[in-house]
Amino acid sequence: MEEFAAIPEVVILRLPRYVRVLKQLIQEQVSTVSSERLGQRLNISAAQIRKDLSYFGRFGKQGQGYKVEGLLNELNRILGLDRQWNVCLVGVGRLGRAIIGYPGFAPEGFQITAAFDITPGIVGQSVGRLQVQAMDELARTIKSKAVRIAIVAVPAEHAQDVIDRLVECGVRSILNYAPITAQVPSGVWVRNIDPVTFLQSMTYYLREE
Amino acid sequence: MEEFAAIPEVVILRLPRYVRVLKQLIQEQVSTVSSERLGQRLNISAAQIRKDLSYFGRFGKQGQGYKVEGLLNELNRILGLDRQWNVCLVGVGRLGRAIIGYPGFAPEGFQITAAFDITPGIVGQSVGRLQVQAMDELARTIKSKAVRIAIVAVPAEHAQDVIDRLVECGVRSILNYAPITAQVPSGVWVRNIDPVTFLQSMTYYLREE
DNA sequence: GTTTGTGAATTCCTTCACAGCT
DNA sequence: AGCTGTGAAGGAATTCACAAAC
Repeated sequence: MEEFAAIPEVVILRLPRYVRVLKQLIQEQVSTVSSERLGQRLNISAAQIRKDLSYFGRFGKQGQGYKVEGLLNELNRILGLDRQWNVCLVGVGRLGRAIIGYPGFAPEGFQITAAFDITPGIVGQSVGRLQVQAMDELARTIKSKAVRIAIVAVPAEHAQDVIDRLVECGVRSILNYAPITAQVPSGVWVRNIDPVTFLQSMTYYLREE
Repeated sequence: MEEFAAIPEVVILRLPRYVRVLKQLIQEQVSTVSSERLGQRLNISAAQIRKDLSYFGRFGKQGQGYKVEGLLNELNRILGLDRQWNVCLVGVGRLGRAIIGYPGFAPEGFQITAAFDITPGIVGQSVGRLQVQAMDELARTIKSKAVRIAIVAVPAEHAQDVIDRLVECGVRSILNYAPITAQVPSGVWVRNIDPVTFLQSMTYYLREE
């Protein structure tokens, strides 16, 4: 266990995938798993998985592998998934509504607790169990609900401004659906969800057929 | 220009981002750009951009940089974006409907031309300008519309089966919204869109606060 | 003076391979 | 015998740095 070296971001990005498979294995009543079998499910080499886990501790037993539930608990703890996270959403257009309606966040501990929009016609509307708030309530709500994570679903031209405001209000992690590369200060993390660039990169391999 | 070495996938994944910024620059009436300025917009080093582009040719001029429009055309050609792509969607639930309604695909040349579902109550419905088709029409439609790209928006438990069928029907690129690691034969590309794992990786950095 | 294109150097990531534990 | 954890090796990606072109 290397306590002091920074852990590569690629490693952190893989951990949630381990979490997901471990949950599947629990469903399947599997109580023990080897790095080999875990890797097969994820198309990741066994050595890679062992190396990744070794950044955080020694969770396996030679000759047996890993206890599924034990490893899951460790990973949940490491990733900070052993608690609830309040998330706010900015942008309640078509996409924002789909995000509010998406049932996949809550079971993983991410509760969308506030939604904001700039459009007068949208502010005040009820969407799901949320009432859309005006942007000038951003700071107060983020503080009162201890929000550290935001989802941005506004048009590209407003995304950087919105992100600036979120960062000012203390948000540290942003899931950005707008097709821009946001500029944020260090200490703030942004992940982009961008189906179009994914499609655009895959066409490279289809080019000549 | 290295004609024979395989081009790293990370490079291919960056090219669409260059395309996006170049389009922005055209909007802003900028006709010439240096790797330095391009990099600032994308948080990518100038050297990286030059190296990436050098895999494909020599598009710049020393002392001046790159012609925005010229470089954009080259990248569009390289990525196969100088044409229309027919895309099919499988899974017309809440998420699938949001995807059909998403206005970002068509302007980039991706036309959703067919939608499929397994649920009797959904098959036959009109969604947007599409009529939802039954799964047994998959093969015929994919052939007749020359579909090479599919979007999968079915529940996790059906995703692998759906992907298997798509691959059988000749689909080579899959944008997968289901939270699974799909197993596909070589020659088929899958990209996953997974907001939850993104959130789960960001909480690592928020853990102790 | 400015900026590209690119080998060389460096850094980062993955895989190897095996000692050591079960 | 089976599998982990990990240094060492190998491979990949990024950055450096500069000659050449404008």
